[in-house]
Order: sequence, then structure tokens, then C-alpha cells
Amino acid sequence: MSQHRPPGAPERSVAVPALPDLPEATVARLPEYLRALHNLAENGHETVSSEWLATAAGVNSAKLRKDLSHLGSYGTRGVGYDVALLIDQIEYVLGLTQRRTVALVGVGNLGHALAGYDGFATRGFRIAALFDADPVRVGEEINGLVVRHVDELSRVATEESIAIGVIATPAAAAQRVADRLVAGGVTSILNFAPCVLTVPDGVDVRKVDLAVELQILSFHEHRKASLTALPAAGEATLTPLPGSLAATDPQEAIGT
Amino acid sequence: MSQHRPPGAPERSVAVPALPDLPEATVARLPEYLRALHNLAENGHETVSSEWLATAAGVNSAKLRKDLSHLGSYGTRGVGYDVALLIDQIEYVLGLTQRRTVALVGVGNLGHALAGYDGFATRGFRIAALFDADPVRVGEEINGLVVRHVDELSRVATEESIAIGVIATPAAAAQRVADRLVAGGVTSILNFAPCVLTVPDGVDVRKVDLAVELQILSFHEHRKASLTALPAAGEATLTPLPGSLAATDPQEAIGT
DNA sequence: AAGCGCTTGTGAAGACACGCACAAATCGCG
DNA sequence: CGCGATTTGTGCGTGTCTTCACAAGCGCTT
Ligand SMILES: NC(=O)c1ccc[n+]([C@@H]2O[C@H](COP(=O)([O-])OP(=O)(O)OC[C@H]3O[C@@H](n4cnc5c(N)ncnc54)[C@H](O)[C@@H]3O)[C@@H](O)[C@H]2O)c1
Ligand SMILES: NC(=O)c1ccc[n+]([C@@H]2O[C@H](COP(=O)([O-])OP(=O)(O)OC[C@H]3O[C@@H](n4cnc5c(N)ncnc54)[C@H](O)[C@@H]3O)[C@@H](O)[C@H]2O)c1
Repeated sequence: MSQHRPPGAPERSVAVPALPDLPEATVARLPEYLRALHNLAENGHETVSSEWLATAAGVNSAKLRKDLSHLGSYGTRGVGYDVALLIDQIEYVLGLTQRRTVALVGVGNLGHALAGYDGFATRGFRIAALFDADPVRVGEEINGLVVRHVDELSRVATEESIAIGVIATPAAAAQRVADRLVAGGVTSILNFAPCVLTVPDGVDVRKVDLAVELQILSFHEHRKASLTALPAAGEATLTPLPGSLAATDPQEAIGT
Repeated sequence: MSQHRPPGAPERSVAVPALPDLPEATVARLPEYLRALHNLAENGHETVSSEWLATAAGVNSAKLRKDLSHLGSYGTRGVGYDVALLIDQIEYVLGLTQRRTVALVGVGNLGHALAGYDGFATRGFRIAALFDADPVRVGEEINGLVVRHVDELSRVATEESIAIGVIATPAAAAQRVADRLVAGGVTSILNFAPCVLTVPDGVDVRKVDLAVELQILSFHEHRKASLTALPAAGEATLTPLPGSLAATDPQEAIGT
């Protein structure tokens, strides 16, 4: 995650937009803009105002304009943005002009759903390989791809130039899988297992955790309830230490 | 999302922590701490230092201490935090002392995986109902729950006091489903469909979009590549506007 | 060709988040 | 009983993100 730049490189201003240093918050919103733009393009719109696009993406219009201004000035005052041009710009910046290959590890419950998901293909990615450790699963064909054994992971990742690894194994196996991905030269990982991964510098990890999302929602539920029901002492029947709820997570302990 | 508090209420310091106003960033990290704490508890640890817990949760220790300090002072200087106590505190704040009921709408590819996921139960939630629009799917039994028709959604949501709705339908159907959830009194929604939902004030929506995550990773890949390969003009063979890549998303246009 | 309405791009201010660094507190030991 | 080792809780400087508000630019109309 080192954000340094070699001070020797004199920042030669090529004709290419040359990958400006986008704020991370902006990067996280660009995909949303892109999706909204594709919708507009399908509906035959050729231009769109920041107000419109912002609404479609669910953000403030000033924020959207500032985000887009970081890519360069591709809007026309008094008119708006050219939809097709903007799509190309954002896709270029996001690196979607070359379709990235994805390896999916862990073809269980969730993995099956992901393997069969058409959203990969339609949004710029290609699943190039599936892996699992279960001998029963290895060899199975899903969507035209044969599940390989995870022992082949590093080798295949290198051979097929896998760009992104998706981990859908139990948490206990996730770190091992991540290590193998890294060994295979993968520098981007999307982790669905509820655990923290340790990876070398230069490798990006993003995590999607269903339970985290639900618990955040739960907090707000709790808050809303305590605001409306406080005067009547509604939910405040606290039960300070109600034993232990749930706990025992089958997904083994932290191995450190 | 109105963050106001009635200025009349004199902030009576009850025995209950009384739901402090947590920064949103803190709320988003609490579930991660909770998971790490459960791991520690399973391994028999009774106390933990901020340093340890921070590492396990993948954050800076000062940040962790500040986060926890917002819940009140439950640590002991020179010793650390009592694991069991902290678990109870965080679960209380997150509103997990009462197990929240979840309704899952859209039992397709992804929905099946979610319905069969044990992470709901082990992390404080209970799936109370499944819904789908496809007559073939309605009636199917998954994990002891019968799939109901989505027309029953509002009614059942009210009857069963559903706290959280999870949307796993195609994007084109998501807004309609959200409307029905809201009509049934649901005030928290987790949306897996790639679209923006419009909901009344007081209803919280969180979105999980696989493609967004991948595209963010793609950006960083692109960036890493352009940094290392720039001097040799590696990937910089730009092809400024390479026609249109992919596009045509089968998931219908924005219905506004 | 000038005016007018519309929309972009951005300066500035405020809000929020982060992380260092240290004082205050606690424990264990001699 | 006092001291040193340890760890929490937090004040503060710094940087990032958001939002407002408006000047500058564009095209259309007259
Ligand atoms: N199912 C869901 O809806 C869901 C939702 C959110 C998160 N998750 C998380 O995703 C992960 C997978 O969930 P699931 O429900 O698919 O579990 P699962 O048990 O159905 O599937 C896990 C798969 O990983 C394989 N596996 C185990 N060890 C492996 C290894 N070392 N290398 C390669 N493959 C290995 C197993 O053979 C199995 O096929 C879990 O960490 C879970 O917590 C699941
Ligand atoms: N499959 C994945 O791995 C994956 C990953 C990320 C996001 N998603 C998103 O999740 C959603 C579901 O994906 P999927 O692969 O499960 O699709 P799917 O087509 O397999 O399942 C969709 C289900 O929703 C049902 N449905 C359709 N309209 C409905 C309505 N009005 N009310 C109730 N149910 C309705 C369908 O009958 C079907 O069973 C999509 O929006 C997809 O983009 C899927």
C-alpha cells in the first residue's frame, strides 16, 4: 500500500490520461457511475447532466462532478456529459479495457453461485479457473469450466496470468489460499471468508462479509428503536450479560 | 438519516450505556472486532490488549482504542480488555442481544447460497422467511423453510416482525421488492442487486455489489501495471476509444 | 452578434477520520 | 509500600472527504 512514486520519473505528460492519482473514495464510486451510464446508453441517451447521473448513482451532484473532474474535463458546460465518451473514460481508468481474468477458489455453496453468475462477464471480467480442495468437487464441470484441485492453484495462476483471485472457502482455509494466490503472482484478492488476510505489500485485498453488513444494519435498527421507544423504556429491558449468544464459530481459531 | 436528538431530553445517565452516538466508521469496524473476540474467546483467552486485538482485526491499535472508548471505558490499564465483557458490550451496542429476523427475497443462484449459509445463525440473525416470484420455486423447501410467493411479502413481514430484508433478485425487480419490504414495516435492507434503491427516510439500505469490488481491484491492478511498466511503455498501448466493451447488461434499464 | 439560460468545474469551509505520542492508571514484584 | 513495566484513553496535528456556492463556458434564440 505504499503510495510513493519514484521521484526520478518526471511525470511526462503523454497524450494518455496517464492514470491520475484518484482519491480512493472516488475510485469506489466510479463503478456505480459506470453502471448508471450503461443503463442510460441502453435507453438511447447520448448526453447526461451531472444532476441526472448523480441521482441515478445515488450521490450528490457536486460530488459526482468533482469525481469526474479528476479524470479530466470531459463535460460540456450547458449540456452535460457525453455518455459514450464517459463510459470509455471510466472503463479506461478502471482498467477494464483489457478484460481481467479471475480465479475462483472454493466451489461450495457460495462459490457455485459466483461461478454461475453472469455479472462477471457483463462487467468486464472472465472467470478463467475454478479450484477446490474436496476430491468430490474436483473434476466437476460448472458453466463450461472444470474444477481443478487447489494444489494446482499457484501454477495455473501463473500460467493463465490470473489478475484477481476470489476466495470463497471456509475462513480456516482462506489464508492458505491467499498465500497460494500470491505465490502464483496474483496481486488482487476478493475475500468472502470472514477473516483477516495477511499479504505482502503490493497485494490488494478487499473483503465482503455478509455478517458485517447485517450487523451494521442491526446497529441502526437498535438505534432507531431506542430513539422512538426510550421514553417508554421499551427495549431497555437490558439483560446485561445474557450468557453467551451463539459464539462457537466452526471456522477455527486464528492460527497465529 | 436525520441525526438530531430532541434537545429536551437531559441525557439521563442510566445504568445502560444508552446507545452513544458512534461515528459511522466505528460502527463499521465493530463487527470485525466482535469476530476477532469470538475467536479469542474460543481459544480460552480471557483478556486481550488493544495491540493484539487490533492486529487480529487488521486495524491500527490507536484506532481500535478510540473506537472502544466510544462505548465507554471497559478496559483496564496495564492489562487490556476483558474478552467476555467486551463481547457483551459490542453485541449490546450492535443490537445483537435480540436475535433479528431476516427475510430473504429471491431464491435463485445467489439466494440459495444465502439461504443455506450458517453464518446468519452463528452471527446473531435468523432467516425467518424466503420469497420468490417464480411459481416453480414457490413451495420449495430450503433448510426447513418453505419458499413463499412474493405477493405475501408485505403481510408476512409485518406478521413476523421482520427486521431486515435481503434482496437477491434481478436488478429490475429490486425496487418493487424494496417497496414491498417497506410496506411491510421493514426498515433495514441489504441489497445484492446492482441498482440504486429509493426508500423513505428512516429506512437504511446497504448494498453489496460484486462487480464494484472487482472493478475497484481492477483499478489498482491497472495502476500498479502502469507504474511498473510505464518507462517501457508496456501497457500504455492505449487504444483510446476501443469501441465498446461488453455493455449490454441484461438487467433491464432504470425504471424511472 | 449579443443575450440568456443552463451546466460544468472548482475554491473554500466545514466535517470527519486517522494515527502519533504521551499522561494517567493499573498490576506485579521486590 | 513503592517502583517499574505495561497498557489504556485521549489531545492534537494532519490529511481526506463532503458540500455549498458561484464564476466561467457553452449553445440556442432572437
Ligand atoms: N454461503 C453464503 O451465502 C456465504 C455468504 C457470505 C460469506 N460466505 C463465506 O464464504 C465462504 C464459503 O461459504 P460456503 O457457504 O460456500 O461454504 P461451503 O462449505 O459450502 O464451501 C466451501 C468450499 O471450499 C472448499 N474448500 C475447503 N478448503 C479448501 C481449500 N483449502 N482450498 C480450496 N477449497 C477449499 C470446500 O471443499 C467447499 O467446496 C465461507 O467462508 C463463508 O463464511 C458464505
Ligand atoms: N449469483 C451471484 O453470484 C451474484 C453475485 C452478486 C450479485 N448478484 C446479484 O444478485 C441478484 C440475484 O442473482 P442470481 O444469480 O441469484 O439470479 P437468479 O436469476 O438466479 O435468481 C433471481 C431470483 O429472483 C427471483 N425473482 C425475480 N423477480 C422477482 C420478484 N419480483 N420477486 C421475488 N423474486 C423474484 C427469480 O425467480 C429468481 O429465483 C442479481 O441482481 C445479481 O446481479 C448475484
